[in-house]
Amino acid sequence: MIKIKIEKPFKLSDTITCGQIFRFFVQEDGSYDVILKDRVINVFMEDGFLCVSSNNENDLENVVKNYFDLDNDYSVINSFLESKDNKLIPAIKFSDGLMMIRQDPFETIIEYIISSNNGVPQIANALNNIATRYGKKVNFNDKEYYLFPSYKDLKNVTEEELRACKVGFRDKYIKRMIDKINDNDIDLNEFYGLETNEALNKLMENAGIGPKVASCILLFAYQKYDVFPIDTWVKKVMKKDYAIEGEKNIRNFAIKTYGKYSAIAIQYLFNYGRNKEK
DNA sequence: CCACAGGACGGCT
DNA sequence: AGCCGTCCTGTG
Repeated sequence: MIKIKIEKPFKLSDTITCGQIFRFFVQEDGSYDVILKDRVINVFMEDGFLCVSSNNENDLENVVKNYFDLDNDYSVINSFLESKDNKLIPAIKFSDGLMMIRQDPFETIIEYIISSNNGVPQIANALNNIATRYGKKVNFNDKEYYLFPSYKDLKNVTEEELRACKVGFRDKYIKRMIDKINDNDIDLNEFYGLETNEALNKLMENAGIGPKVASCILLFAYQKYDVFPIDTWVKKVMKKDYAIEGEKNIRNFAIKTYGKYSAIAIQYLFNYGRNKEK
């Protein structure tokens, strides 16, 4: 096990459970097993330290720091957002320490294609089905986990087999995406360098990827914070607290108000709305 | 058994 | 360009 001294605000629990990732498992002692691209980690906070163990301890501190975005200074982002919208301040204060997890691009694309018109438990179920059938098995603390398969691992998977994993009508979207990546019609690394609107448009050329899904992919896999993923929950909040309706109006408001950190504002609002009663 | 929740698509104005 | 029925699965 390694211990990482946490110097800045960091809410481990909220960061893991706020809806960014689907493949984590709460343990009886309250710690979390989280499945990363190439390993399984167990994490918990104790006396200001992030305590991490893994089946693969190679370069573990750097891997975990990168995954939870621990070297990013969110106080800069928070100050920026505070200066733009007074109404957001309670949500910012409440969510201080919520980090944007840096996820693997391929897994994120498949995750969020599956997320469309779907609920969180179903998404997790489908992802775990895919991993169990096509991913590499990892034994960790007397448990068996499966890493999420790469696009090469999934090269020969059929739509029928995907549907059997409970992805529903999204089977063909996923299959086409896997094929395009394997055929080099899509370069997953290209999106890091594209300007956000170009990247959104390029992602949305693919069947099954609309504005919400493309925004989530760019946020969670490519760290583009000037996106604004609008789901039904966001629509409700915007109507209730800001008297704004319609996706176009919401997007215009967000970009004008929150600018380059629009996506972080949404995450804070969502986390606040979901957890403040607890 | 039915109603509903959750984004993208495609066919219709 | 905007509206709306449809796609699949799980839950109440």
